[in-house]
Amino acid sequence: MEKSKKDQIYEAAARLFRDKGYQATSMRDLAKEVGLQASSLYNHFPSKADVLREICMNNAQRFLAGMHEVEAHEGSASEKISSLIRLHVQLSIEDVTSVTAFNDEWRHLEEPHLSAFLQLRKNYENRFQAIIVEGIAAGEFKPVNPLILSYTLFSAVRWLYDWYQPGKKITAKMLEDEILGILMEGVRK
Amino acid sequence: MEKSKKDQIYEAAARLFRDKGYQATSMRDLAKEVGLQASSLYNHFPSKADVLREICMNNAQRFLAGMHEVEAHEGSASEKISSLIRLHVQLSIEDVTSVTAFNDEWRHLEEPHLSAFLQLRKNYENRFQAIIVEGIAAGEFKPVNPLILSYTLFSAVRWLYDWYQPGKKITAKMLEDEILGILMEGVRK
DNA sequence: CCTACCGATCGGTAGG
DNA sequence: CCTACCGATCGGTAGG
Repeated sequence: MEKSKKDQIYEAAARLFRDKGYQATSMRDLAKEVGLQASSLYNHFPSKADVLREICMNNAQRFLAGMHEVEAHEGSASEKISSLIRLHVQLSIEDVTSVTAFNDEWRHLEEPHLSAFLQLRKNYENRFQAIIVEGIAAGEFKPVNPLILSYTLFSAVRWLYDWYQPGKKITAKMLEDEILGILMEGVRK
Repeated sequence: MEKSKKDQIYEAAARLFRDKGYQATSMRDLAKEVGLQASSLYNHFPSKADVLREICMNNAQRFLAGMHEVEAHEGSASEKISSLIRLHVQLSIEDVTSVTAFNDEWRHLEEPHLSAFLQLRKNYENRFQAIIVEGIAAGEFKPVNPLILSYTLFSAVRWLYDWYQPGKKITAKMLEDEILGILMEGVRK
């Protein structure tokens, strides 16, 4: 099954947005990447803003789907948080679109899409923080500030997207385990 | 002592670059911010690229100066790493230019300045990682991968710049202590 | 420091 | 899906 031209554009856009940023990526850059003229892109997407919007909204849904799955499983709060950190690591190194959406380029969304995106994101954060609160109440976690902890965990994996080289010596599994160890157990011996 | 017009431009640029990104900030935006015409900016900076370059280079030097101070003090590796994490937190919440430089906008530097910046950054990272190696050898830290740990620590504070509201209930000191606790001792009770 | 203006490039459209 | 083209905006310059 071939990838549709629309999918090719979508993926090339995510790559360019990650590497150069949304504003620095022109429709002519994007067209060249997929072997079209700039004007032909408009047969697949109504506007440049729409390409970004699709990437951001799809990925907000992906994170929320991951959250839904974690919530559905029985497990302690620390098992749930561990699964979510693994989710963030995996998406960061496997899927370039997730990074575009979650990190920086969502800033360039226009209203009303910006508000819609932020609402999905807020929902994800709230559910993440609820698990932290649950873990503290159960005596699994130290009594940290749930807001600070959640943002620290989200950011802690933000360097992966421009550092991790797939197929290198470090496997995704090793990376997940190492990062999980640092965040859950700390650095001090 | 008044701030010079050049300093005003420099600071307004850092704020705009952080909020909208380098590419999305026009010289006309920047001019309006400081009450000038766009063409008048060129009496203070030779180009838009030069404004970014000054911000990035100054801040690379600031991080290296912080590193130098930490290295000069006697202390265990974990004291040094703690001081450096505090440095990152402080710069993130106190100085908008540091964020522009360290996080994302340095990507828009042009050669040969991009290479020069990356070299300073690499030097900082190497010295940071050397302290981690020293801490592991001394039995202070768990035997983690120094590269992974260093990047995890750098990123862990990257959310602060668009979240922290000075004068809010949470003081800078509380924030530093909380983040240090999470990273050094871990979350699990 | 301003007015006036430049060539280049942008996102996007018309028409086929 | 292409050619041809649009108005707007960009970084930057000339001249005073």
